[in-house]
Amino acid sequence: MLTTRRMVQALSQQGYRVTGPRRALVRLIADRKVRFTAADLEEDVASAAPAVGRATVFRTLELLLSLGLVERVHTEGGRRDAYVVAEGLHHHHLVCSQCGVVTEVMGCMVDDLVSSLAQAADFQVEGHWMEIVGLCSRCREAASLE
Amino acid sequence: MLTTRRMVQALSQQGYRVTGPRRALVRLIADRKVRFTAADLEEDVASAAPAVGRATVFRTLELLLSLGLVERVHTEGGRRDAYVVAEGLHHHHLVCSQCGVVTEVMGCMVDDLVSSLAQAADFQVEGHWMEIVGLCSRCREAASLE
DNA sequence: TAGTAATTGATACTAAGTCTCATTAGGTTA
DNA sequence: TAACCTAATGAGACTTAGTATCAATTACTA
Repeated sequence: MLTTRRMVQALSQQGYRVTGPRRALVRLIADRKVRFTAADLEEDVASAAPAVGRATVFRTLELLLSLGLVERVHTEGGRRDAYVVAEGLHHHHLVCSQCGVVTEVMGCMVDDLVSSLAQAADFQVEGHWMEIVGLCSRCREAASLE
Repeated sequence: MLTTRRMVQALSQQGYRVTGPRRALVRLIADRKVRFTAADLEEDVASAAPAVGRATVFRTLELLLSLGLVERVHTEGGRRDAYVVAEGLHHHHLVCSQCGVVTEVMGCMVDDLVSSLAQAADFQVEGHWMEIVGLCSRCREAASLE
């Protein structure tokens, strides 16, 4: 549970209290390799830590987001918000439309592109979003066997 | 109103009826240079075409989205719940965080990058989007004068 | 170990969007 | 041009996702 520890440490280092509910939530979130929604998390909480209230689920998600420990992704037409555990600093995602698995992409090339596009349009970049949706190799194989 | 006509034509060519409410909505949407939310549109409808129901606003937005006549973009909070009129085929956006103005970027370089990233991860691309958020030159100037 | 301020759960509430269904009206055909 | 058929509509109930409030609790500090 490397990620759990990392997240708990980050909380404490930033001056946030490491409480029971936060521990429970971090444990449920950490090491997810697949995108998850707030609703997914609520469901897990209901069985694994039923004493934790709904509001706390949202509050904690918001907190982890603000600390950069999780990131939002947008899939399936953009309707629903999902989250993924953020591994490194800034990065981009390949999200499988079938199984939801998230693959990280190192940002360097993307960042270069972003700054050159912005420069051309005389734009001062504050941030950028990029997401690629498709089929991962496993789902592709599985589909071809049917 | 070039855009209005283009949108109405697209509806009709795809076999959708060109109704009063759809005309009214297209008129309110077309030629917006700034991103808008469903709520913005609802507000405009309330004053410009009060007979048009709320459900129709959402239905029409969904339809235009599916025809590729509008596209989703992000708002500040990180939710992807705003829209812009789609000018060309596929493209990417620079969105000003201050005034909401949207600048289009031709896709070629982005597309190349996407396919090379996907290839590296053995991913079969179904779609992608990219969005850059920042300050446009006008807002930057305005800010520096304060 | 006590003090205190952050955090919490419960719950009421709001915002955003969807669903249902009886009615209306666009486009087509005669 | 009228009549027909079915897509599209408005009203409003409903669902879902997230927020606000507030008294009670609890993690950290000294």
